[in-house]
Amino acid sequence: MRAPYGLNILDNCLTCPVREEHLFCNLSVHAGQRLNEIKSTAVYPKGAMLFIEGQQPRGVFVLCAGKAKLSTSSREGKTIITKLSEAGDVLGLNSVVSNRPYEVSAEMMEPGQANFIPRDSLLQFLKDHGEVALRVAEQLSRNYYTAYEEIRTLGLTTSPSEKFAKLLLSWSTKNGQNDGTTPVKLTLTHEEIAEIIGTTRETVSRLFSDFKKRQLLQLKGSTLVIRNRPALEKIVQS
Amino acid sequence: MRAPYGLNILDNCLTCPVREEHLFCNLSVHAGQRLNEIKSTAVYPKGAMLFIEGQQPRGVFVLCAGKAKLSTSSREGKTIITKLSEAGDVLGLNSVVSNRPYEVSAEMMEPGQANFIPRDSLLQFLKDHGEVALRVAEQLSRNYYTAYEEIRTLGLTTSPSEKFAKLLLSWSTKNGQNDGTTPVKLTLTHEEIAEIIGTTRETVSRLFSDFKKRQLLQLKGSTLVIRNRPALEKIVQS
DNA sequence: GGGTGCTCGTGATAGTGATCACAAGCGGAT
DNA sequence: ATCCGCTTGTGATCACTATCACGAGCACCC
Repeated sequence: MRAPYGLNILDNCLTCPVREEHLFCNLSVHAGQRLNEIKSTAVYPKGAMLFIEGQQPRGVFVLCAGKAKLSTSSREGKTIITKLSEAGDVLGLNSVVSNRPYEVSAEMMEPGQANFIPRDSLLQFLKDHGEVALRVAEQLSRNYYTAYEEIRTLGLTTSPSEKFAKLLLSWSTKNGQNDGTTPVKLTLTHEEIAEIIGTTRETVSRLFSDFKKRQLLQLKGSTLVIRNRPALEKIVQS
Repeated sequence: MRAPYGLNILDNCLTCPVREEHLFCNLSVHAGQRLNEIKSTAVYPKGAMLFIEGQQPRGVFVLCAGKAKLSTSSREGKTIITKLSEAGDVLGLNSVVSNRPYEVSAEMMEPGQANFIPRDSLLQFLKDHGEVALRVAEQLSRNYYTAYEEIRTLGLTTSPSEKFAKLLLSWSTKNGQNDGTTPVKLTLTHEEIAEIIGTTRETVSRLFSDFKKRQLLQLKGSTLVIRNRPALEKIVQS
C-alpha cells in the first residue's frame, strides 16, 4: 500500500529509525505497548499545519518523516521561525504538559508523517509510568535550552550579518563532518531565512551577495559550500 | 540569632509564605520530610552570584527572600537580563535536570536567602517520588513559556519604544490591581532596564524623557505612575 | 569641604538596515 | 511557447538608534 504524496508509510514510527535518544524510545515493553494503543498515525501534505499558535493543546505530534517549521507571529504579521524540526522530534509537548495554548505554529515544509497522541491519554500515560515522566522532564529541559539559544541569538547578536554567519555555521556543523567544507543543500527561501534571523528578505539577498563577493561561501544551484569557515567564525564572535 | 544584612532568617522557606503554586509546596508528608533533609539554607548579600553561566550545575536554589536577576552575556560583554526572580522561584532547575551548564547567571539584587538542593540528592529525590517529577515537568514547561515570551519580545518587537512600553505595562499589571494606574516602585537603573529590553542606557534615558513629555507616565522620585495606559497599549501592538 | 563612584540627561554624528519600487529569473501548468 | 506565480537581485531613500562625549546630580566616605 502506497501513501499519497509519494511517501512511504512507516509502520511504526515510534521506533526511531534515525536516532536513539528520542523521547519514546527504549521504553519498557509494557509502556511501549500502551503507547502504541493511544497513538494514531497520519500523513500530511506540504504546507499542512499540525497546530496553530494560540490553539488549546489537543495532543503531541511525533514527527516520523518530513520536516516542519515552528514559528510565531505578531498581530502585524511579522513572523519568526524559531525551530526547524526533523524526524524524531516531539512537537507540542510543552503545551500539553502545562495545558497552555500552543506557543508556536507547526507547518510541514515537505510531505511527511506524524504520530498523534491525544492530551488526556498522554497525561494518564505519564501518571502511570513515572519513569517516562522524568524523560519528559529531560526533553522539556532540552527544549528550554534550544529556546535559550534562540534568546541569545536574538538578544546578544546585533547585526544581521552576524546572525547570518551563525546560521550558516550551524548548518555546516550539523551534518557530522567537522572539516567544515561539507556542501549543504539549501531548502529555504530567502524569506524564510530572513524569518529565522529576524531581518528582511532584501537584507538576506544582500548578505548572500556580500558573502559570495568576500569568498566566504559559494552557491551552485541550491547547494551551499562554506569557503572560509574561520572568517565566518570571526564574524560570529566579533 | 540575627542574620547579617539586617535580614530576618526564615526558618523553613520551603513552605511558601507567599504563593501556593510553587514547586515544592503541598507535597506528601514523606516527600516533604525528605526534602527538608537534603536542603540547606544560606543567606546572600546584594551582588552575590548564586551561579554563573557556563558552570556545571551543582544544584538548584529556591529563593526565599530577596530578588535575583538572571542574565546571559556575550564574549564582547553585552549582557541581557532575561528574568527577574522573586521569593518562591526555583533557579537552576533546567540545568540540573538535563545536566547541562547553567544557561544564565543568577545575581542577588538585594540581600536575601535561598535553599540549596544538591544535584544528586534532587535527582534521587525525583526518582523516588514520581509525583514530584511530574510537577517538575510542569515547572520546566512554565519556564519554557517564559522563555518564549522573551523570544517573542526580542524577535517580533522592533523598536525600543515598543519594548519599553511592553515592560512598563508588565510592571503595572503584575501587582494584581487592574485599574492600571497603580504606582510602581522603580528599583532598576536605566542600565539594567536597557539590558532587559536590549538597547542602550542612553536610549532608555531618552525614552523616559519622551514618555514623560507625552504624558504617558510620571515619575516622583523612584515611584512610577502610568498616566495613559491605553496609549501605551497602542504603542505595544502598533 | 572635597574627593570618588555611580547614575542620569542630552547633544552631535554616523552607520545601518527597513522600506519601497521595479526588473529579472525560474518553474510549473495549460 | 506563453502565461502566471513565486522567488531573487539591487538601487535609492530615510528613519532610527548606537556611539561618543561631556556635564550634572547624588550618595557616601575620608
